[in-house]
Amino acid sequence: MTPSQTAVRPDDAPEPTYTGPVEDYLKTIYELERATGTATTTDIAHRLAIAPASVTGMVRRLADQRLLKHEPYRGVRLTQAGQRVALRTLRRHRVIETFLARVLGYPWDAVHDEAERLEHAASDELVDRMATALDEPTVDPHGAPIPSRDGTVNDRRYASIADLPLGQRARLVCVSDDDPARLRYLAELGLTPGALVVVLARAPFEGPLSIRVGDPGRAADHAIGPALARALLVEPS
Amino acid sequence: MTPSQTAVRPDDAPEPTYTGPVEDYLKTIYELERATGTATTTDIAHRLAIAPASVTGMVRRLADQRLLKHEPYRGVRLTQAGQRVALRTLRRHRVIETFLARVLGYPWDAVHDEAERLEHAASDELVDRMATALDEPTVDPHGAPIPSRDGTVNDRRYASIADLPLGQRARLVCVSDDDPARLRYLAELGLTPGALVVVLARAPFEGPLSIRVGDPGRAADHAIGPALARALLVEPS
DNA sequence: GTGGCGATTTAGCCTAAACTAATTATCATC
DNA sequence: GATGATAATTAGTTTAGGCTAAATCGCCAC
Repeated sequence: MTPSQTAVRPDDAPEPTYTGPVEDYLKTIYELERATGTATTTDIAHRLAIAPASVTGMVRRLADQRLLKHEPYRGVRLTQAGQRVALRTLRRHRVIETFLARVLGYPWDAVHDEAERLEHAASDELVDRMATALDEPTVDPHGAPIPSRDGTVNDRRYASIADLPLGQRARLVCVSDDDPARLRYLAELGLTPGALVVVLARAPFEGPLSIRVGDPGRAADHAIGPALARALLVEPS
Repeated sequence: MTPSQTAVRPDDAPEPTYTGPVEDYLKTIYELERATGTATTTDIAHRLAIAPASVTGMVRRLADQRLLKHEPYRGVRLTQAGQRVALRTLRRHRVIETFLARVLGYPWDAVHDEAERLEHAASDELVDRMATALDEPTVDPHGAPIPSRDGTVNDRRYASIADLPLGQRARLVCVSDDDPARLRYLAELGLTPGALVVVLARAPFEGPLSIRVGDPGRAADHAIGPALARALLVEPS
């Protein structure tokens, strides 16, 4: 296990199964916690398109099951057990996405929704077989890291293209996967994981970025808005 | 459409989605109806491992949605709409089973349980992509016919090996898929769809059958009980 | 025809997970 | 330190789909 990994597997009890909603909550909380430190009721509600009051109710049930700690009016923190379930769900989701894209020819903007439903029905056995068939992939079609069978994940943090110094060459690592239309747009621009990008110019006051996409010789220039820019993670190269 | 097919597709409205339990009821009722003419409360309850009273409740809801007709104390009959949903679910189940076995190397005794969960989460799009990847299979790993995209199915009826005249050569067409242990046992005996079988002798009073399995030269003789025999469908050849 | 028994339905209850409306806590600002 | 604005929680309701216990139906045997 390299330093940039998080281990989440203390004991190995038979690991109960959880309902779809429970897995969705834990997955979402995990992602929010990773992005912003703690997950708040409203954030969770917003992500899951659910009323805040419903979130409070579910959070209480999850706390009863020791999957998270809840400090009323403050926020929520996954326990080890909760993280374990979240990572397992995330692994399922991302392995399934990768399988749909690579084996069944799904376009990358369609894999998310299908995986969102399948992840709650697929057994670990199935997901592991898919992973084997794919030669143990480490990232999904959007570049997000796939947790391993034993619950470790590459949690390295990348800068967004919005923060990249002018002229710095970088590789696109990861794009957010939740909006099909945005994904189609990104594909049109050649902005898929692995693409070479350079920021040519940045307009002041949260204006658009002018960027060059693609390997030398076949590069194209585009302007992208700041919101989109923040959703593109890069690694300088 | 050949004479031995049943069409079930009058109009083409957007076809709502149904919950897992609803699909399971309709699928089960379809199979019971096909096997015995009508489906009774207790039969349904037994197949789904649910209390009879719960079945009555669900049957009322399904009748409200015009998916079936219920004659109280008598039994239940699917409507066209109900059959359509049942056949779509059956198609999903069987395509998924076939995919798991052929693409992911699942043993044939394990595909049923996995498909049972996935069939409620998979979209028609996914199932159709699987079917395409498999070159439009017409039977699942147990030999059961796969309904086509447009809702037609080969509903030809086969005799069971229990009814085969002594000495009559036949091909095994279909085995029941619900008991993994039985499936493992059948595989050991070479009793998989397509196998050549002959009944050598039949003990009286519902006794065991003596059968020969396999192509000439590599055939083996076995004795099978009458209950098992009734679960093996054959086509004389 | 009447009894009885198994099959079926009714009645009433439970849980998970959602909702709305009303209440309460936190925090930034004055 | 008081005051709103915003966020969060409580209270009460809803729906789907289960359950048990009790009542009722259908039918076969006498």
